[in-house]
Amino acid sequence: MAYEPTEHHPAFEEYSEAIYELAEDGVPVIQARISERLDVSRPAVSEMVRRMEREELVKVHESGEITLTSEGKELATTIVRRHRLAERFLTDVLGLNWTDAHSEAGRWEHVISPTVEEAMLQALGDPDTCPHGNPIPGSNYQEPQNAVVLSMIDAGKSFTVVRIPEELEWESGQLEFLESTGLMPGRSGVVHSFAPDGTATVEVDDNPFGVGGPTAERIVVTPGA
Amino acid sequence: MAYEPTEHHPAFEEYSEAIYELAEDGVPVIQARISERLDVSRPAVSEMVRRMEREELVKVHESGEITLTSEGKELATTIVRRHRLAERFLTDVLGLNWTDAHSEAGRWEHVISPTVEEAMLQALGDPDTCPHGNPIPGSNYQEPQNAVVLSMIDAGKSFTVVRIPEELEWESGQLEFLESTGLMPGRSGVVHSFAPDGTATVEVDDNPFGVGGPTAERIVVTPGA
DNA sequence: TATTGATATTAAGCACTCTTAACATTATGT
DNA sequence: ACATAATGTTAAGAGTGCTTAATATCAATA
Repeated sequence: MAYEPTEHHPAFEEYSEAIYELAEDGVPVIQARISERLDVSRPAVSEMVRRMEREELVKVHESGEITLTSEGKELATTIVRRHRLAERFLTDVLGLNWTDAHSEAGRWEHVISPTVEEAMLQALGDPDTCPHGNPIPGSNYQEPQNAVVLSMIDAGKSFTVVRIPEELEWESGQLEFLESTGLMPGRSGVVHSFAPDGTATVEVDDNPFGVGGPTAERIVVTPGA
Repeated sequence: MAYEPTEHHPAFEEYSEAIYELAEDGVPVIQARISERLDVSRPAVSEMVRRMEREELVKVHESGEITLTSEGKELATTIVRRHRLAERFLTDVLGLNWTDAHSEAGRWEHVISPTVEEAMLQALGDPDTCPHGNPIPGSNYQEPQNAVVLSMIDAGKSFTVVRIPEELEWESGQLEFLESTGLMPGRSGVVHSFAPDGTATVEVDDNPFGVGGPTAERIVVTPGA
């Protein structure tokens, strides 16, 4: 065997990844959030967290807050890196759409070897982000200084999409919607207005459409076209 | 989810594949062979075969011979197709060597979706075989009429490699050896001699080397350069 | 203050896949 | 025909990761 099958269980990989991405999204990392993100029961999370603590992948603080140890962080960044690299590869090389690429990458992340990772990086020319704009750990990506969320853009002003946080990728139909409207990293649009409930009406490619409040509060953009 | 996670357990996939390939290699398909090929205990195979029979994936004959049902065959060909397609992709597109491609494909075969399969076929231009020359199920591959095993070639005569059966890919170091000597599908060589124990001395690319008897009895070639 | 809501844990159990040890059966060869 | 080898099965058990039901804890709020 050229590739030593991971010494960490697939479940450990999933949980580490979830913890990493919750933190990345600014969500408090507690068991209840992991339970929701992974769609498993709370007792299952409770048990896994205990095991991961025993294996020194995570540390549970008195507050209940969960953080990755250095070993856990290494595992997490490896999985996240493979996930985002795979997404990039699947869209750019194989022509998959966002939705298919996302779910496929969710499985690929667990089977990609260092050799393949290297080959993909090479083939893609060391990309900085996944197709949704999220940084590939290990790349030299720098978030623009003036990045804000879409809901912070004043009505009438233009914006340029920076990234769609992982949290949104999880919502069923969301990626399909965003891709179809063209609300993608690098693309620009204009905010027309905000409804009282926070819903934004934006225009991209001469196409106006509504973006729900919670969604608008998460999409990262820079002001200006 | 665009891709319905397989309704068959990974173990069923592994076992179906093993059964398919044993038959392809002309090895009698009995539990003991599966046990060896998958490197699991015989009781484990006994239990899995019982379960696969219950699920109507295989039929166990009075003789102990195991055959795939039509449903089992469909599962097996799907996995084998994905495995060989992945190998082709990994060598041709990502530049992996035979050994790495083989072990990587052993994991990829379980996570590739129909969408990606389609995209890979497209990218590769509907290949007929894996890098080792074995047919990709569903392609219109036809084994040459005059195909024989290497050990059937008379000393002094030339030959052209057709394929390296799956059975050999399993032997540790074998793929590395074959690739390094250039004993690959499409390449030609000359048989110098046979030792009493069946070991063949062949020459490929002006490089003479020995090929063990059992190996020579499995490599499929056609006579002539 | 008493209730509600969110959170975590314990307990019991299940599905899957594997192991070793022991035994039973079948084939083969001399 | 009998010993040996090969093959298959039973039994007991383990690890992983999940479930539901019930319980415990704690904070916020009516």
